[in-house]
Amino acid sequence: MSEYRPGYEVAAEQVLELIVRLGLRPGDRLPTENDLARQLGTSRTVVREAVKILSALGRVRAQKGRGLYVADDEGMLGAGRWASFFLPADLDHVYMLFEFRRTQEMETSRLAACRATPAELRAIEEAAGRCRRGFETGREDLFNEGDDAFHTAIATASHNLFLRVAVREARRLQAQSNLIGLRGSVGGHAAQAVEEHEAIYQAIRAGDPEAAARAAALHIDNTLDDYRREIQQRLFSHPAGDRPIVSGSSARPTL
Amino acid sequence: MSEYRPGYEVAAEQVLELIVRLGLRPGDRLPTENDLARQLGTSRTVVREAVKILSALGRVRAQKGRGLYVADDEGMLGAGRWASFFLPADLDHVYMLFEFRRTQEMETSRLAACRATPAELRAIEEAAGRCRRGFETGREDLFNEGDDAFHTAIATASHNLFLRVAVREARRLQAQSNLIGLRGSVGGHAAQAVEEHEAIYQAIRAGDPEAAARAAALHIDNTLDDYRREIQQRLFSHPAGDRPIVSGSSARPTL
DNA sequence: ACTTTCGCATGTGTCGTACTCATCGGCGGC
DNA sequence: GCCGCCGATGAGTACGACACATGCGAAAGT
Repeated sequence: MSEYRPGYEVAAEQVLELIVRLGLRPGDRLPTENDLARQLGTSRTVVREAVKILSALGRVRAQKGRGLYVADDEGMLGAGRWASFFLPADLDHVYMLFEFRRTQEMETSRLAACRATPAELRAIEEAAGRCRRGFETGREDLFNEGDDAFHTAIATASHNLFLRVAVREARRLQAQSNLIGLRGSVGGHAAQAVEEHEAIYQAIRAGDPEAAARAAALHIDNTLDDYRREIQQRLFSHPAGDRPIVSGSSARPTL
Repeated sequence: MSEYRPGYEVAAEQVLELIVRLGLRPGDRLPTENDLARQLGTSRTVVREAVKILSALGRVRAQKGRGLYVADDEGMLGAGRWASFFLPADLDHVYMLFEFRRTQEMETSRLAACRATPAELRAIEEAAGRCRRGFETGREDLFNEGDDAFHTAIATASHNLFLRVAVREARRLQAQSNLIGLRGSVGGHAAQAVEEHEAIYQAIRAGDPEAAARAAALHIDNTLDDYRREIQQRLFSHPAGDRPIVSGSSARPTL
């Protein structure tokens, strides 16, 4: 039996213990790799592999030429590690992703309506304005940037780190799937999206959680409809058999 | 500026790409470290550090004397083991985490009520039973294992990959904070928890989404209350100034 | 003929060393 | 007083060697 345990694994634990024992706070610098190796009675190789693990987990940040640092909150949401890699192999994945976004954005909107500070409200409004300007001037990049900033600002105003990460990751994944071939947003739905943003913003400003959640849900649902239409077109324009991304597996109770 | 990017980081991505390109499935073996080094045109050192990152992310599993394998979903359990040292820098983090779990588990319960197959229902019931047995026999490990299996089974029955990941991550983080000092669950709330599990299960079985969501929310809320009580005790038993984990920063609109 | 054991091949884990290169701070020249 | 060079620090990369876990097949023992 023996249950072998690699050294870099115990080293990783020891480094974390060390952080606690030294009372290091996020942003603080920890000993150099060589020092750690000496203190832990092991080689630099092992220390380095331990550090890689800790950095992957978002506990430690390494900077070439500077040193090792205890990761701050933002480091925790960096490196997108839920999502680390994912390509929608199946149309179901796209639906799941929308469903996920719907859940997260409903909740962030709800919370934002309760908790947004004046400054955060202004940030949301400002982002919505940028998005609208992007649409009116036909500048797609500005529209997308504003759209992203809008939802991010709401997530920030929810004052929940984890929800913010969830929203960010979901949007990142969706952007990724956009690149695969599904493009939406600036199509026919764009004008509508601008109005929906306004509705969400007003509900949050008014401090009405449920209205904000409803408005957010509607926004996501309409965006999904947009995608659906585009997928229909795709399926239609493709001769059967040469099918695109879709592998269509289990028919499921809809979304 | 230049935005320097370490080689082990790109190597990690390349390995993931390779897994996709080769169509490797969980449990499959991937090339040896030396082969990878040759294929990626780099050194074994870099490959090893990349592999450590991927193993920390739960995508790859390394076994001494055997080789590297694509992680099966349970490979994640290994990650939780040595991540056991994690301290929520702030009490707010704990609250946020509960709030996050509440959102995710409400939604998974809601969806499970709509979508659970008979087999999944049985899995949920079975896990709940194990948890109850763990409580009745006073075996804490069995209780925790059953509790985890219960929530995981519901997440699976929601048929949404992303929500499942969210639930898993949230529970993992919470487990980590438990080890620091905040211990809950098997305390006074355990008996209640068993009943709440039953209520959730019944609502899902009955196919009543909103009842399931309400039951799940209640469960989380009660668990949080349990934590609150324990934290109170902690604060009380510690002389002021020698403060424990809590660094208490911004008072915020409650949860 | 069956089982046990031994040894070898494979492949990850660990160590040491030498070097590249980004970063920072100080010293000297303009 | 400002700019730029320059050396020190410390992470990133590479290579080579060996330790040690694992699996498998062949040889030895019953």
